[in-house]
Amino acid sequence: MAMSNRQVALILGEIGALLEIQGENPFRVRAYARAADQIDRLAHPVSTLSREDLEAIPGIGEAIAGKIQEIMNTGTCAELERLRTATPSGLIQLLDLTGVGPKTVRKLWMDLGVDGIDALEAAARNRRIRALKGFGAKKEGEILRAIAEARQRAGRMNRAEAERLASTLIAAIPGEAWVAGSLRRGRSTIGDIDIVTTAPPGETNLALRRMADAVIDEGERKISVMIGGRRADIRYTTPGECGAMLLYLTGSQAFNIRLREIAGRCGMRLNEYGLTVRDSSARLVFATEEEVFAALGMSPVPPELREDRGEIEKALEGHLPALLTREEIRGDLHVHSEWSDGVLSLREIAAEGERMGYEYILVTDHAAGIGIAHGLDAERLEKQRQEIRVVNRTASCTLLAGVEADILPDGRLSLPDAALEACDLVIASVHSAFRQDGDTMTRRLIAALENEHVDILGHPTARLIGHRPPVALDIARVIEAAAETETALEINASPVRMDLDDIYIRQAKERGVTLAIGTDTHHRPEFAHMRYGVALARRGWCGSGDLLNTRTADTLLERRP
DNA sequence: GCCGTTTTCGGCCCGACTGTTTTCAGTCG
Repeated sequence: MAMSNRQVALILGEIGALLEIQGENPFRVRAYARAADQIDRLAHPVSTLSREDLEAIPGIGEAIAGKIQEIMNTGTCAELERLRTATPSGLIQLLDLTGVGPKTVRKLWMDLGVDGIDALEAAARNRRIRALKGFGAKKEGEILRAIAEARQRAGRMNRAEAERLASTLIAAIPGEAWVAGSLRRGRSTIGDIDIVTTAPPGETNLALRRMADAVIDEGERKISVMIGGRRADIRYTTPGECGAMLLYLTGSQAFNIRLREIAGRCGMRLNEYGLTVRDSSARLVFATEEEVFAALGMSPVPPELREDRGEIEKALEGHLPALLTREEIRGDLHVHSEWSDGVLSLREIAAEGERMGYEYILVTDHAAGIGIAHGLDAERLEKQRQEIRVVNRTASCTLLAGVEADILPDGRLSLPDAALEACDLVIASVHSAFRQDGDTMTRRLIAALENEHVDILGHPTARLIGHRPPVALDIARVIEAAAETETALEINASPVRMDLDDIYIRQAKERGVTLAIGTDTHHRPEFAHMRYGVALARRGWCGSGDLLNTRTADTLLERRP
């Protein structure tokens, strides 16, 4: 079995971390971290790439391409084995401690023989760290706190959690404040909360200090706090300089680095306060991000695209794609009613669709099959269709009669073809046997795609953020099958699913596959999750033409033979 | 280690804050 991209990325990351602890050239360290990141986000299995393909990836050159091939062939590489012999492996996790970096780890290891987190804790408790040159009692306390924090650290937040936390913070800030960071970029999961504000620093620091569990650092220009086990960074700015600050704090980091390089090539220096002309030291400030982009000779890059995945080149050429907008969405393509495991009646769903400004909603209750409560068999599906016709007589938002059928472990569906054929549109999804090996799961999904009655593959990887990992899958083969069978792939907008991931959405779009946003609503407030799906589609570079949701109901129904 | 319409060698984004310092190194985003 070939190594997965994730496995190769982890090894490259380990080499980078060990080099860093060894005190290697920081740029060499960064090269490994960047290469690991690139491999991790490839849509194709790295095992299918030639030497040439590898070296064509930005940030991967001759040396690292060679190491990747060595890793693919042997499961490791000579450089890694050399580093592992020279460096205790327990040191790597010390790098994850807040306030502990490579220089600190190296000193603790060389001077105190610390080889892991337990040894570090013992050294701190025995007050041996404060004796080191350049260290003190405060640093020792900081390390103990960092160890405690790391042991109870939660994973990344889903978007709904992150939005709630951001709202709490913004409500406490005495002035105007805006969300930045990965939350603003529309990412599926959020590590920390970033906020830009024009509120007065002194007063705001006091307010945030009161509500925070701990203050990481605090000054006239920023405050960083821990709240509910999460980190929040707040940066202060003025209305006149807000553009550069919002740009900086929105990131991504890779995007910022590229932008600053571009400024450098124009003879300018870009920071979070504005642009400085190198020769004259003249300072330019910007009230909006658009003005910063204009000064750099670029089209404004939407936050969802700011990942250094080709958008910068497009913006310099003035050829950024027109991205999907919420206003272009005509309907929700995945909603459950009280007929299966939802709570809303069909009439309530139609009313909610009207309130959302939708032309239609695709009702997709679970089909009877594996143990989902109240799944519909062919007979109840027919009864539901009759009731949908009744509701549609008076509703301005049309209900489409769909179903969410299970893809059984062998790739067959949980409803007979005749029952599927009677539906307006059919979603097919995996709800069982999540642990099949990659090849079996891939063939299972492709079998479902090849069923002529299936219109949409629901939540393709079946992941639940924080609860269940994505199924093993050769996503490139699934995308290829979706293209060949002209089946849509779902963008599931539930904040715990966010499935597909943005890189695969983009891969699918580029292969000509249509995407379908569904909220997977079971309760009324979940209709609002559509915005997460739109953000995800935008992160996948989708325009209105790439989505089923932007088509009229009549056009959708034409998909049926 | 990567990379190049100013370079195949010499750069590699830029600034805030803290702790242990008498001017700065380390960490972080």
